Amino acid sequence: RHAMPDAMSSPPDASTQLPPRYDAAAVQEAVARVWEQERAFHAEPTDPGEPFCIVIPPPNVTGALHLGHALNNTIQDILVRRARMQGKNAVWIPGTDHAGISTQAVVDKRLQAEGKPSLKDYKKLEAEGKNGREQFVALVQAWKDEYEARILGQLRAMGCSCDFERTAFTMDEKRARGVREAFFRLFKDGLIYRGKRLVNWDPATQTALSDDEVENEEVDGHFYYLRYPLDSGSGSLAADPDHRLAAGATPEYVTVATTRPETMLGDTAVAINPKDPRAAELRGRFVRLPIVNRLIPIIEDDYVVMADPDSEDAKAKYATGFLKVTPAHDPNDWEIGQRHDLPVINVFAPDATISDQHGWPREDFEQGGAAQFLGLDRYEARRAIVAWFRENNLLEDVKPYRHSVGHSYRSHVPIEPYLSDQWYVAVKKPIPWMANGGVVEGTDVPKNSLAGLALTALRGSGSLAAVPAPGDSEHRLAAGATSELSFVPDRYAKTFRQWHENIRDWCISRQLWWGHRFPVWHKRLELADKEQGFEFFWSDFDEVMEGTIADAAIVVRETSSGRQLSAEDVFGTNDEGAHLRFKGIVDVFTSDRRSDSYTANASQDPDVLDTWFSSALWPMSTLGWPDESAISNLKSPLNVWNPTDVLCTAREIITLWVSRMVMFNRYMRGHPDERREGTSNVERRTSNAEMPETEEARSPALDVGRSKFDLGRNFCNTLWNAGRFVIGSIAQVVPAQNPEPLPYGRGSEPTIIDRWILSRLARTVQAANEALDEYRFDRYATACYDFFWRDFCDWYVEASKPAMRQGGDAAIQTAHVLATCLDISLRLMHPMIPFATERLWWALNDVMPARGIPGRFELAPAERCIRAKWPQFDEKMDTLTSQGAERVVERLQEIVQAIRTVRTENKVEPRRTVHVTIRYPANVAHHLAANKATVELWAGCEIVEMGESAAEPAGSAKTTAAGCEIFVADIADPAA
RNA sequence: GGGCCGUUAGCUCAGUUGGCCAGAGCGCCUGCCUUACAAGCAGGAUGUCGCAGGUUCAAGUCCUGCACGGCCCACCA
Repeated sequence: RHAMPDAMSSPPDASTQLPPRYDAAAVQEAVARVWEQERAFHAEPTDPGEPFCIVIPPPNVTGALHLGHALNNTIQDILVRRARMQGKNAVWIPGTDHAGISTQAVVDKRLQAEGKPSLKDYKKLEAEGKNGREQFVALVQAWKDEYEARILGQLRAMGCSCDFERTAFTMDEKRARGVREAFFRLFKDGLIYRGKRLVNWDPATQTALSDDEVENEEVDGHFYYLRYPLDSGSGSLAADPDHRLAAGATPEYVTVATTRPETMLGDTAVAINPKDPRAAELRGRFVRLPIVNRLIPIIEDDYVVMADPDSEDAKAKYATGFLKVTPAHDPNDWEIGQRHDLPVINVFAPDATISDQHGWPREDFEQGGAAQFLGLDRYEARRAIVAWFRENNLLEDVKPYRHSVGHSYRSHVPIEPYLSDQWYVAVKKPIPWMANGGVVEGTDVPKNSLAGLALTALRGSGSLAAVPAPGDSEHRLAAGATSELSFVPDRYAKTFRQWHENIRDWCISRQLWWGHRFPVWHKRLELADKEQGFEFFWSDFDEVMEGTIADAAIVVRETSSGRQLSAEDVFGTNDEGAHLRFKGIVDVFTSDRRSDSYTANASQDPDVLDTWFSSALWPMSTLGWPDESAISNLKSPLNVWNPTDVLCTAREIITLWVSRMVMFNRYMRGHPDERREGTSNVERRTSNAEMPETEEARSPALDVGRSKFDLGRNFCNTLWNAGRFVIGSIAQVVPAQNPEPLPYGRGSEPTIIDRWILSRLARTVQAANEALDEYRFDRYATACYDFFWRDFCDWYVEASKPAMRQGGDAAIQTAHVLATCLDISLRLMHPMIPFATERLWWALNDVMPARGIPGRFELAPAERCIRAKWPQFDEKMDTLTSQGAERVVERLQEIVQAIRTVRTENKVEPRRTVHVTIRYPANVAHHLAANKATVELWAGCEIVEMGESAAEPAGSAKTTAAGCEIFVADIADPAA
C-alpha cells in the first residue's frame, strides 16, 4: 500500500552504480573531486563551532613521506575529521619543514654522488666572492620545491583533510617574518646573546649543534696514561720561561689519564683534588708539557676524581688523580678553566685537524716539536702523539676502555667540543616584562623564564600571570587563560619536566647555508661616527635606530677603537655580561623596511638559525603571527585557533620541538595561554589493527609493501560490498523518493534480532567514543570492525534477507534498521575510512535520505558524510541498548555455531538442509520459538521438533549449546 | 651511572580496576565460487602468558629479584 508496487517495479537500484569490487583509486578520485569543489577541508575562523586546530608536524623536505608519516597523519586526520563532524570549527594546517642541516647534507650528498660541484666547491666560490652561497642555496631550493610538492601530493592522496589553502613552509616569506619578529623580541628582552663558548661542533658539516642534536654512542676506546714531567723548581712561569729538564736528569712526573691524548697540545693546567694527599706537596708547582714545552700549573679543583683502583666507578678506577686540563677541547675542562682563569688554547681547525691558525699562540712553536703535528686530523694526531710519548718513555700504560662519545645526529661523526662564537637563547633568564614568580619548586628555574614558562604550562603546575607590556595589544588575551599542557601517555610529562629542570642555554646559530639567516648585520663604524655609535639604552632607541621601533630594528654598536659594548651598555643590565662580546656592529632588523643606506656597508651575519627556531613558531606562524591583523583581530586564525588542541608527534621530538614550541608560544603570545598541547605518542598507539584503510585509501602514494595492510584492504572491500548490498536491498522496498519517513512496520514491535543489532550499534558508538577520547585508536578501530563485520555483516544482514525479500511491512521495518546501522557505521568509521564511507553515504542518501527508526530514533540528515553529525552516545542513543536482546541472540548464536560445527565435523555438504531437533530448557523456549526461522537460516537447517521433551531422532548427532541438547539428523549423504 | 618501556599462538600485537575454557589479524589445516563480498564464507589446530620467588580463595594482570630486547637522560677525564 505504501507505494510498494512502484518501488518494486522500477527499482532505482543504486547498487548498479557501485562496482562490485571496491576500486580504491576510482572512489578516491571521485570523492576527492567533490571535496575539493566544495572546499570541504577549509575552515574560516569566523565559522561557527568550538575552535579545534591541529598543526601538522611539518615533514622534512629531505625526502618523501614514509610509513611513519602515514600513520601519524592518519591519526591526525581521524582527530580532525571527528572534530569536524562534532560540529567544531576544525582546521588542520599542513606544511613542510626546511630541516636545515638534514636537507643541506642530503643535497650535498646527492651532488657528490652525481659528480657535480658540491658544497665544498660552492664554499670555495663563496670565498672567492663569486656567490657560491647563493648558487648552492638555489640548488637546495629546487630540491625543496620538488619534495614539498611530492609530500603535499602524498597528503592529498592519503585523504588527509588538511586545509591546503593554509599550506605553509617553515622558510617561506610569511614564516621568515615570524622568525625575524621572534628574534627581535627575544633580543630586545635580552634573551638572545652572543658568546664565545665551547659548543658541540660537527667537523664533517662544520657547524655547531645544540645539545639535543648530539647522540651518544658507545665506542671502544683507550685510556692513555701520559707522564708529564714536573718542573723541578717551584718558581713561576715568568721567572724561568726557558726552563727545561736537564738532560739525563731523573724525571719526576705526574701521570694523567686521558682518552683523547691529541688534546694535550692545548693543555693549560694539570688538576688534582685538594683532598688528595699529594696535593699539598705539589701546591704551587708546574709541569712541563711534553712536545710543546709549555709550562703549566698544577691546580686544585674538587671536580677531579681521586684514584681508586678498587672502585666500582670506572672513572675512579681508571683515574690517576691527575687531570689534564684542556679548556678549549673539553666541556669540563672549560669549566675548570673558567674557575681558575686558565688560558684557552685551541689547537684545532674547524675540520678538526691540528692547526695553528685558530688561537694557538706562536710562542708554542718556538721550542719543542708541536709543529710536526700540524695538519694531521684528530685521529692521526692521536696516533702520532701516542707514538711520541712511547718513544720518549712517557707513555706509562694503555688500557682498553669502552665509553660513550657524542656523535652528530646528522653526519654521525664524533662531536668535537669546539670554541667558537655562537648565538644563544637564555632559557633561564627572567623575562623583563613578566612578573617575578620565584622559581619553579625544586629547581633553579625562574617561573618567568622561557624554561619556567614551559614547566608551568604543564597541567597541574599552576600558572603565572603576565605583566602586560604597554602598547602590546596581545596581552588582553591573557585574562582567564589557563595553562593546560598534558601528554598522552602522561608519563612523557615527566620527560618534559626533567628536561626543562636541567635545561641549558640554547645554541641557535648554525654554520650552514640552508636556513633562516640571522637578521643581524655587522659593521664597523668609522671614528667619525663615534658620537652616534656610543651611548644609548633602550630608552634612546628611537634616536639611534633607522626608523622607529615599529620598524623593529635594533642597532648595537661599538667603536672602531675596539671598545666592546657590555651588556650593561646595551641592555642596562649586566646579567649576561660575561658572554656578551659583540664584535663589530650588530644590527637586528626584523622588518624589510631597513634602508639600503644603512646596510650598505654592513655584512649580514653568515650563520643561519637552528631549524627548530622556526619550527618552534609553527603553531603561531602558520596562523598569521606576527601580522598585526592576526594579532589584533579577535576573529583572526591566530586568536581563534592558537593555542592548538592536540599535537601528534614522536616522543624523541619532545625536547627538540615541543619544548621550544611551548616556550615560544607562551612567551610570544605574552601570557600563559597554552590550552592543551597534548602529545599523543605515535609508536605507543600503534597496532596493525589500528588503521584498516592505510593501504587502499590512504597510502597508494607511499612506497610500501602490501603485506601489513591486508586487514584494512579486506575490510574496505567488505564495507563496500555490504554497503552496496544494503543500499540495493533498501532500494527494492522503499519508493524512489520518500518525502515522508516510512512508518516502522506500522504497529509491529521490533524483533529481538532488530533490538539486538541496534543495541550492539549503540554499544559500538559508546566504545568508539570512549576509545577516541583516550586516543586509543586501536580500540576505536576494533570496535568498528567487530560491529560492522562480525555482528552486522555476518549475522544481521543474513538474518534480514527473508524479511527484505518478503516485502511489505516487515521489509520496511527491516530496511529502517539496516539503514540506521549503515548510516551510523558510516559516520563512525568515516574518520578512519574517509573515501569509501563518503561514497557509500551518497548512495545511501539516494535511496533513503531520511533515516532512523521512525518514532523512536531520528538521525540528522546530511548531504556529505564528512559533515554529518557525529554519533555521540547520549540518552537518546542509550534507548537503543538492550542487555536482554543481546543475551538472547548470543544464545541463538551459540546454538547455530554448535549446529554448524556438527555439520562440518560430519562433512555435510554446505547446501544441504539438515533436520534438527532441539531439546531446550523452559527459559529459552520462548526465544527459540520466536526466532525459529532465523536460526534455521543461520544454521542451514530445518527445525523439525523442539520442546522440553523432544525425542531424540535415531541416527542423529548430538551436541549441546546454551543449555540445549541439539540433535542433527540427515548427517549421512543420502546419495552416498 | 640514572630512568622509562617491552618480553602473551609461527609472525604482528590486544588483554581496562586480579575472577569463569587467554583473544584478534596474518599465516596454517579442512570444506565451500551458498544471487553483497574468494579482498569472501563455515569449521579447525596452535600458547609451562621471559625466568624465579611472593601476596591472594583466585595472577598474563599486584609485589620483589633476575635475564634478554629497545628507548631516553647524564659534564665520566
